[in-house]
Amino acid sequence: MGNRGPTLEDVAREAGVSRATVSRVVNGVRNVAPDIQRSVRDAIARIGYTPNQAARSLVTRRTGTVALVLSATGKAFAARIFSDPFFGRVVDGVLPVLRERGIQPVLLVAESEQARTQLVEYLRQGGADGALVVPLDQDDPLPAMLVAAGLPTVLFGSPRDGERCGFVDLDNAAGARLAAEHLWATGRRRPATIAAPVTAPTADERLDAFLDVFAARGVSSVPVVRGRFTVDSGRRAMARLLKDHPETDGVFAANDLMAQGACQYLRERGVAVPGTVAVVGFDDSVAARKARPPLTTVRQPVERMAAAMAGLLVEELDGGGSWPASKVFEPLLVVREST
Amino acid sequence: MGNRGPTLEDVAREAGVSRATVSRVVNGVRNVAPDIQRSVRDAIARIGYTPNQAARSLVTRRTGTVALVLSATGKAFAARIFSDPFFGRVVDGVLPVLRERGIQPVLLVAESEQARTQLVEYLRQGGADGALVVPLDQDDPLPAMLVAAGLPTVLFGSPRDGERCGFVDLDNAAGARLAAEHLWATGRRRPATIAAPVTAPTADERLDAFLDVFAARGVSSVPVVRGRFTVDSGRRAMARLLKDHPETDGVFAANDLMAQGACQYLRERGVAVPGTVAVVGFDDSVAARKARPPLTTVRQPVERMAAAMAGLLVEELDGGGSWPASKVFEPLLVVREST
DNA sequence: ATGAAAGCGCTAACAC
DNA sequence: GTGTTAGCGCTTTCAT
Repeated sequence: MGNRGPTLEDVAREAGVSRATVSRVVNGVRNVAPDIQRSVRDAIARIGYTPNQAARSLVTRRTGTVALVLSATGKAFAARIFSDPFFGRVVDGVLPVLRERGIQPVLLVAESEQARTQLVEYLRQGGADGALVVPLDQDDPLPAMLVAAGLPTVLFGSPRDGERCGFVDLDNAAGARLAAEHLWATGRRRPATIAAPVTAPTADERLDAFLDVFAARGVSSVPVVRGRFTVDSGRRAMARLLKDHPETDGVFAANDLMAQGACQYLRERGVAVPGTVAVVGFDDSVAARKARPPLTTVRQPVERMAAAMAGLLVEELDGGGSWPASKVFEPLLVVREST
Repeated sequence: MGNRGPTLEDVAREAGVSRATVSRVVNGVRNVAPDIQRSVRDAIARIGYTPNQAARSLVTRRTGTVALVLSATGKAFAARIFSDPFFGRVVDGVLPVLRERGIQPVLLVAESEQARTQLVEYLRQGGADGALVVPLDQDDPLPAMLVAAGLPTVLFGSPRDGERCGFVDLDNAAGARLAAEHLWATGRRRPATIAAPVTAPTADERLDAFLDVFAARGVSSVPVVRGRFTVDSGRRAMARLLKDHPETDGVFAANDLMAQGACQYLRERGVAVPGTVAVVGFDDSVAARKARPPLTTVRQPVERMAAAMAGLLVEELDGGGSWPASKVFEPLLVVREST
């Protein structure tokens, strides 16, 4: 748009100094006499000057912006993201870290192949200084694309082999073990699990670790039903489980939403929770506390992980230490009333 | 970062033409001989050229970007947004319209006073060509700030007097009337309503219209409890209502989430829905269909409204017709099993 | 401590 | 059709 605002030049003329001096004041560089600083600031206020970011980026090769990218391959994409508290927690964790440093956070969504290409192009062209990526699918090509484009990138979840980018992750196997051992310790011998979709980044880790614990104790056949991380899919999974394996006495769900759905279904069918069937969730999101009964769950410190993710990227952008950097968090079992 | 990639100049040299010609090819301008076009494209591919957006914006005064802004004043901001299907629907509606035109959609969240200022500054400096704003609070200062900054802006919901910007809106009063008349027509004479937070943009419209319908039919005292647009607040509101006004036989909630909460609570207390109490929601989000029982609700075509919002902005950016433009949508009653 | 001047990479007149 | 050239608004040496 012909948004022809006042320029540095205008300010300089108004204040009776050179462009360079105005630039120094605007960028808070020292070596400017206090009185000149004042008169420049006055001039800026008077004529309502705002620096032009494009001109600035052109020379600094910086945008002062970081992208938080949500990427998935399914459909009704946004509707999916905007009904899972998980992503809100990520955003809540990232924002303060970026704000504090005066970095503008922009959320980008990559809901299709086309969108992904467009997005990488946008970022390559200087849309942001770096990217924080939350991949919803294990085989998401976006991280690799970003790395190939030379963009500093940090992932939520471990990168696949060869992807040279930073990441934060949870020890998912340890989390699943926590759940399994708790069920065992509270006497459950007929466990079942509502697993993540096969495509989810964390799916195998959580499932395998859960099965291992029981296998090691002689329980080798554990029913597995896949859910889709939604309350509804949790209900349906539980229905299947109850029908095919009525002897089940403990259920581990790969997230709280599905655990909540399982509880709902059980209670509606008159099955006592935790009396007859114990339920363990994963994440410790708000859903866990609001569920009936409040869920025993494996806590994933999503906000802290997200903050760390942003921290790693910022460090890298500041030309910090070793790269790629990463950080793995430990889960914690939170026992409430569903077990 | 020192992302010193190849420039137009490099491509020009490689292809043995001038910068201008390369520019023409890149921007799809006619008047370039086919064979030259080919050799330029080859050169681009060969050396992996990407146009520098900053340099481009500097001269065109365009970014090829539109911001979708979610603005609110509360806390646990993102957690709130990312658990209400409403915002996902807005995003789903906006994305295709923008993508189709090659415009990069960026989501911006304004969760605090500081964030709002930072955001306006960012946009003024050329962060995006225009803004689509979804205000969560009636007295949100952001729209006015954006307009004042001279940024083409379209709102979801009507602007307050004097805000010179485009908007889309639903005829909220008509929606509430639909609900009220339906309750009346199905014999409910002791209605109550779970209203939106006083701060919500749509709060008064929906509430007043609902009360008016019953007042006109001689029912002048209708209990009102405020919710917060969440399932949980719906439960709590229903609890209050049931305690203070056990004679209630019909409830109108200002969104589906609260209606869902109301249903949950009623059924847990052994109150039949719709047998004893009828419940009407608002929005017709996924929550309405998934609720038990499936909700009768007032349909708000959020995706279509969002698409229209994007359309209005794009038109304005293309230097289209009259400005500010706007579009108001009509609600529709969807009768399911809760009434 | 301040100013002059050289670009950053691109588009858009304007010539040819 | 294609090339030449003049900026877009800013930062950043380099002088002074």
